[in-house]
Amino acid sequence: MNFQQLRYVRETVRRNLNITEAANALFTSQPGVSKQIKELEEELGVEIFERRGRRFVGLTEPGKAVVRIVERVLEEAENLKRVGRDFADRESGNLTIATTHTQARYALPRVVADFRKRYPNVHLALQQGNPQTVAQMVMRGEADIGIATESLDAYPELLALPGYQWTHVVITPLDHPLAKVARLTLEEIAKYPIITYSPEFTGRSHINEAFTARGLEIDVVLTAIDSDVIKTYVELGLGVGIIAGVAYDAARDTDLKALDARHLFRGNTTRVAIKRGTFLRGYTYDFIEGFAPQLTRKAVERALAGDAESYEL
Amino acid sequence: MNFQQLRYVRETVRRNLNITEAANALFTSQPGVSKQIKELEEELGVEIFERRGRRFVGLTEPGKAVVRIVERVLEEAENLKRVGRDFADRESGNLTIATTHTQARYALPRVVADFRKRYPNVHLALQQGNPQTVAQMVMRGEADIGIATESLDAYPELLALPGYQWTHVVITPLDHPLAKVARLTLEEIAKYPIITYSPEFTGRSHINEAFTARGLEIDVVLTAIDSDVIKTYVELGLGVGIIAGVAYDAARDTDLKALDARHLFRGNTTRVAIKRGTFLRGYTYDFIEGFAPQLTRKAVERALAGDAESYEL
DNA sequence: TATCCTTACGGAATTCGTAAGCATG
DNA sequence: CATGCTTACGAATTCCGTAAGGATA
Repeated sequence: MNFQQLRYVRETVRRNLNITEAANALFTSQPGVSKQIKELEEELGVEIFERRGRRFVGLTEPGKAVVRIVERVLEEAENLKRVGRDFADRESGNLTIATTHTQARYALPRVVADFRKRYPNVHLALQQGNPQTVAQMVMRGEADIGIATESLDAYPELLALPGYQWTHVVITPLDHPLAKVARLTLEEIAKYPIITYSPEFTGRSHINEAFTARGLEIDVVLTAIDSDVIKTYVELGLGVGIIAGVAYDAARDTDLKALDARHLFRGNTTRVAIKRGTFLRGYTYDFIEGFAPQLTRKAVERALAGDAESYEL
Repeated sequence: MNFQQLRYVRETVRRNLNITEAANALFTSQPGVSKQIKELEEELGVEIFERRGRRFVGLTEPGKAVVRIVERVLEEAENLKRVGRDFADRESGNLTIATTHTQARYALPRVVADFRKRYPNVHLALQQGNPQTVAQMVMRGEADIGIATESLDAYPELLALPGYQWTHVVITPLDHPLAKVARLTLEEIAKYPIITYSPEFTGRSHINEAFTARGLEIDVVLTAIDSDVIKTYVELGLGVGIIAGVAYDAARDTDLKALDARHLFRGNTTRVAIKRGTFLRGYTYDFIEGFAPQLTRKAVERALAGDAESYEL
């Protein structure tokens, strides 16, 4: 058994059981992959792939178990290399952050700027997506950390640490009747067409909850994944907007008024997700702490160790 | 990077950083080990071992991280082989159970007998030890499962599932004054010398708790790890015994009287421990279920998946 | 001086790519 | 007949053991 064999198996599974594609992806010859897989099967004493004639059509029962473990072995092997890179050169490498629009646009710029100053030789990549995509990118190892408000804590493979709390604000054009109400209520808001986030995004669930809990029907005329789009349409008078508080900037959004809605909607927690069992590079801890000061290296490590072993030699 | 290198590193650590011993243990040449370790260090770009001249004197900082991950990789690799063996031949193999005297003597015989009938070709091994040893044997992979009443749930690396509940009984010679008391109390018991388990064993902690909670001093004249020893000395009139209910057998212990003490001491839970992340062979699940019927394969797998991934292909 | 790691070197084993073969849709 | 896995074989690489060298306690 060797790592090459395991890599071949993993890649073949990822490429829909097509050995030829796997071989191409790994820049090697197809017969080599075929042979190595066969040898692994012989060594383990089980067939991993179900064959119809000479074609792979699925995984056998033991194959499923094997593949699951193979993934883990290769992950740990990847961790080993990361340890090496981390200690060999703490100042350079890659850091990929999967996040949503709102975070990338409003919460992260300051953090990223500080990080760049501290680690000019780390190549930063921001990957945008909806919260589910963010979670998947982290789980697949395509991103080192994920930052989003929804759904990150729904996966046992991920550790989702609370980063910061925020509430929604209601935004209106300057002369809107809602802007003159003494104390904002859900009933008042429900009278107007509403523009807000797409269902899977940025605390949208808490918005719906609040209205339905009061038995109020709302008329959502437009949804976007993007606070800027929402603001644009509110400025045009299409309705009142409900967006994340962080996304309103009094200095720049001079055509809009923001109404405090803290008492109307449940607070939201934006979380940082990392994949359990992954070795994090030193600068990754620093990035996380830059984003949420209470998430120090110690704190993150303690959370990670929650279910892992923590022995010293 | 290959498995051989990782094995060499692990063995060297286990043999107190002595490459020569590691080479002997793995039936290979010492220069081979030396070279492979060096090559791994080069590939990872860090020194794993701290050297004074040509001698290994410790692990470097990165070395500690590396060793921890190496252990995990090799464990998973071992799991892969187990999968193979399990599917290739579900009826034979090894099963090592680490447990305490009381369990081995009173709770397990029936389970073991049934198991032997069902799996005549599985080689069973019972390893006896105190609860801490039991836990360690499971953690080190020297035993597949551990069964004990104390301390198994103190290790995050282990999953400790509740097997069965039991309470203590007080045993006395037939003509002992305590045997005539209408309703047994702690105060009554405390009047006599007591013979019971060693501190680290079989629910002993609950015994002490009960007396000290009442402010009672007890005179423990003799402790043993072994219910049979305790019974012997009680028969000799050295004192009253406090043992696990399961350890009293009315049919055989005709010289002793057992007094219900359910209302005096906290109940105890005997647990089955398995190491997280280990692949369990089919018959291991069957053994566990034989021991505690509620711990079906499904139930155990669900508990194991509690923090691991559980995806299907 | 005994222990223990490193270096050097040659033979053995493994890996890998090319070319050809064969089964499926 | 195009796609895709297997078999065969030779070249290149890697692995591993023996022998010798050097450093520490």
